[in-house]
Amino acid sequence: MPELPEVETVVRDLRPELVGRTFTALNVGPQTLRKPWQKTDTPKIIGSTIQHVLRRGKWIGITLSIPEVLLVHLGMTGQFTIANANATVPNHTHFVFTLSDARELRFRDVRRFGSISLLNNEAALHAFLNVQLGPEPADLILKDFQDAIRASGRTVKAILLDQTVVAGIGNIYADEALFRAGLHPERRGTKVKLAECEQLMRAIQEVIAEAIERRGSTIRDYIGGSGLRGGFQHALMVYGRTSEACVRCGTPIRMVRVGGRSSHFCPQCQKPG
DNA sequence: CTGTAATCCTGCGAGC
DNA sequence: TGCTCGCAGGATTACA
Repeated sequence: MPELPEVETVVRDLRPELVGRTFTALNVGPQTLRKPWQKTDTPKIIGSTIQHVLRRGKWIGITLSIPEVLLVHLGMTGQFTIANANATVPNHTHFVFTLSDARELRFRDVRRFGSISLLNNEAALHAFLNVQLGPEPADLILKDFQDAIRASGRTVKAILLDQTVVAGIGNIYADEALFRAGLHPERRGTKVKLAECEQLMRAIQEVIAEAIERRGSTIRDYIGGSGLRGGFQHALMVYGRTSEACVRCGTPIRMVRVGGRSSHFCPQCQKPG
């Protein structure tokens, strides 16, 4: 999926186009997403005006002039874009929201791992997000992060993918952060030193910030809210670079499966410890 | 507490 | 050209 930097890019693209606009119509396709959309929700949102577009982790929240709130997840292949109403609607488009300026907000998702649902109110949104998610990378507190890592016997790779430890990291940025911190993906949390936790936290914060600056990584399907691709894929140092030379030492990058996910690392720069 | 595998889906590239 | 296989940015669940 789009991970934090990609979702942030979508939100930044959509926000100025959506805030203040009103939904004048909504068409929902027949195929279900991860969370089924209730038909009774459609008339609720028609006529409502968009107030805020926010991101938490990989989730998008859209608050409206009614109590209900839209909650969106892009899954693996979700695309959430603004388009002119006369532009061709691509296949796998499951939601088309018509806006008061005669443009459309479209949700396209080939693999249908994403979701759009309506929550009763903003309190329910924040309750949901706070249960599902740990802190944003930028808000990490070193002591808490160290405690979370070192209390777990899981691999650091699995810990980084755990959204309750830190929100928004996925497979790409987990691998990139571990490379920057010099940590082997299969290192156990209990075996990570305090100073290494600090390096890892900084690595996460840096790689996420840099990726946001470059509008995220377009590896396959990802596009921003304006339809533009990302550029950070060119700055990736290990992800998708199996067998290529490590940018730091020249050793071929290796790929192993950790916790069912492919993990890319430099066997020279990232020691198991 | 762990890890592993399966599940939800479609599409694409590699290899034969 | 066409087939099968494996793999893909996520998250959840069942089971060992």
